[in-house]
Amino acid sequence: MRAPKAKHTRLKVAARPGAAGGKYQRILDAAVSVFAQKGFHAARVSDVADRASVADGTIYLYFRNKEELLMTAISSAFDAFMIQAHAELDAIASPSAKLRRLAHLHLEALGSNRDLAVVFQMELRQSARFLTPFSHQQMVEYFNLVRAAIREGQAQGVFRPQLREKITANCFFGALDEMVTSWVLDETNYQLSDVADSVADIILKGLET
Amino acid sequence: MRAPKAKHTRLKVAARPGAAGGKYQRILDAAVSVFAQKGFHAARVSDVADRASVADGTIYLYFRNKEELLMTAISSAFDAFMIQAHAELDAIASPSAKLRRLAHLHLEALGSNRDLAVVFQMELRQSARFLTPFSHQQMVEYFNLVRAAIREGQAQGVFRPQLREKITANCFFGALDEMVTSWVLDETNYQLSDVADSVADIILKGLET
Amino acid sequence: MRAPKAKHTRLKVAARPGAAGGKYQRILDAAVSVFAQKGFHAARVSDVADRASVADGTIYLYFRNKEELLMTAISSAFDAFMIQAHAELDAIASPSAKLRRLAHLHLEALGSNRDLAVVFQMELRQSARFLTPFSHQQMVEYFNLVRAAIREGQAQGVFRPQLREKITANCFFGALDEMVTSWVLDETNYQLSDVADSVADIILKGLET
Amino acid sequence: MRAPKAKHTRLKVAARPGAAGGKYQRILDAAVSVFAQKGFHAARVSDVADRASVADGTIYLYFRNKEELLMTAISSAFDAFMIQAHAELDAIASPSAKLRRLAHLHLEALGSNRDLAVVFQMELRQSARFLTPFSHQQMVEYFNLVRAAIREGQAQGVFRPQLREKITANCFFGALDEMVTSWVLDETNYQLSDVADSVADIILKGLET
DNA sequence: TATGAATGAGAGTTCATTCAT
DNA sequence: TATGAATGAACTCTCATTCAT
Repeated sequence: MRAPKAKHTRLKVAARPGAAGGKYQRILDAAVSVFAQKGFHAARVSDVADRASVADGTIYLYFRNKEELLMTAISSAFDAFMIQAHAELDAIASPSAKLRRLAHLHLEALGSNRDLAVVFQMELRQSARFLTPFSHQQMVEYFNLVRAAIREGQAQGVFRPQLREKITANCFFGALDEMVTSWVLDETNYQLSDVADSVADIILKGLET
Repeated sequence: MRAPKAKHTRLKVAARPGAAGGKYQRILDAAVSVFAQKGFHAARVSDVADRASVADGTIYLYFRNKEELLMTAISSAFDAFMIQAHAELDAIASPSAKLRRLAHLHLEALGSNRDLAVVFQMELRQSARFLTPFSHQQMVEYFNLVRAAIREGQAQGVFRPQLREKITANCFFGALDEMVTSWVLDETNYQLSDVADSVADIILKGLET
Repeated sequence: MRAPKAKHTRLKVAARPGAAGGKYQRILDAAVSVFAQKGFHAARVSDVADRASVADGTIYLYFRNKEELLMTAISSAFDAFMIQAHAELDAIASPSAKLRRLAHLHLEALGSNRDLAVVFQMELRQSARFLTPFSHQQMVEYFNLVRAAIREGQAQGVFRPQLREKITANCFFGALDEMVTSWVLDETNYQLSDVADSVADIILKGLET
Repeated sequence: MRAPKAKHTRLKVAARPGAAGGKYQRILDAAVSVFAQKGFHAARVSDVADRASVADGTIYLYFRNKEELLMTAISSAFDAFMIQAHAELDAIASPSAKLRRLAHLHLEALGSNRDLAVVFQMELRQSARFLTPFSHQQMVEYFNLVRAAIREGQAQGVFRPQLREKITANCFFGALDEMVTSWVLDETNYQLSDVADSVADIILKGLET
């Protein structure tokens, strides 16, 4: 969760997302929904405003510009996910179990909010390269979680020692990411998290000694 | 390579890419280069025209609009890749060897043309959803190659029978795709194809009985 | 000093500038300062509010709109000047001495408040034409002072009889006005009133018989 | 006269004002007329486009932005004036006669084009301070003409030696400038240049030994 | 075939002003 | 009196696309 930032140009509004009659959150939700439907570029700020039932100008009390709206939507969802992921994984000892759990969390998080998933899968990469350096840090944090589990597994002798950490993490993430993309583009609305174990089975077996 | 197709409006130019002093190909190359650098949306048609040393209007003799320029650039590269992939894989008997070879081809193709890789990784997903239905068929063709190999492997008893074809293919593709994305975003310009075996090792081991 | 006038809408605030914790005057001072720095059009009402340490809305308790803020700032300074000018000139008998004294007053008034001078020189003309008919009356009053002195001088035979009153007054005012403009645009912060005698020397000699 | 500048963003159009079916000049004339009527800030670019009978976008082929439109309009008129002024004054020997002629030229130039005069009198000062540093050089050039004449006059002993050049030039310019402002704000459309001699009489007498 | 000047729809953003508290 | 969050009209500028040459 990110609060609206202090005035740079002139963000006048109280710093707490919860304040202001929930307008902040309403705008964020509307943004995800509209961006998912039309894509970031095709979406107009006034579309978001309409969906959030606020005036166009109100959006600029909370967000510096259209891009920040996107980045904040992505970031806050990511933050929430990372908090949960950290908490859950900390409670798990086995590296394999950790990765399997992460697969579930990943697919549950996006599988439970299709709009958000669409925005993540469709807009995140562009952001990474062309928009304000998206808190790339958050992506790194996710990967660090994976890499730590891989290292642990190798240290415990359950994962093959010759695995290269970064490549391995990419395989893990890439496989899950593609499951989400595939789901997002699919007409049939199957339960995304149902495939978590299948993916985990393949990847984890690929890592084992 | 795809020649510009005559659709509703009937393009005024001969459909021979080779003709016209190579303008068609020059425009396509310029498009990839410019789209890679600035992103599809930020790139202006006139940027492409400048890079290709043609007039703005000339682009519209060969392409219906900016979007078709992107789609054609992607498609023609994809076609070239698929022709090579089909040819090479047909000559390989072992399903494992086929997938390993495909991994190499995939990473070699994109690793040898960074601009193209950037466009693929950054713009393809958007296209899939928001632009003129990108020849999704091509993607399906790629996946069919993978799925056929998986089926063969299962038939031969070298891949586990309980693997679900689509999920497995997603893991394979997703892992490679993420390697490319990772490489594209990375500053250091390492040899992308060097990681093909590492990825193949993980995924193939994950599939084996 | 002018209190905010009750016009159509009836301003809700007591018309006593001195009341309200000096907010009225603080806003006026802030306005001059902000308008001088950024120009009337580029200045935002909220800039003035910030500088005056009041809320944006508070300004509208005292002034009908942004324009009235400008006009009032100019008018009240003008009024103060005219009161002083009338008082001082009344005590002077010689037409020449009157004009010389007026030159001093003019340059002292603006030379002692650079922000005010900037606003006068930069915004007054626009106001005259495009904004709510600026109390053009005040300008006329100034000119009347000059024209009266000219007439007296002619009556007394010290100024040439063929001088046309309006043209002559324009020369007098224009010369002084240009001195101020020149000073305002000048980097070096010389004492504006120091040039009063030089200007008076030239113009008065130009008028003498 | 200034030709449209080479592309910075993307000024595509031929560099000669005369080219392009006179669009360049038409836009410039329209700008002067519209700015005079509504003032620079209140005027919309589309007003200018309408008056010039071109599309909004066409204006941006010739001018970087609205401000450059104003500056170019002012500059090109100024340039034309300065060329004439230089030529005429060079042919005059007497310093007094030079200044008198300059007064005529000044008032004739603006008196013959009311719209231009309005723009000069109402917008030039603002430009000087708040807009892209208006070729202040041009103003300096005008003043240099005046100052040179003053120096000559002093050297020849016809102007008082103790006159300070800059102040004197300000008086001369200020007097004329105020005549123009007065004329611009006046309802009656008298012949502006008719007052040139009256002004010259006053100022020149003020300078004489 | 090729050009590039011209078009004009379109959208992000600002900010004067209001009004519920 | 005072506040400042909210409003929404307004406007500049961009750029894909066209078409006369």
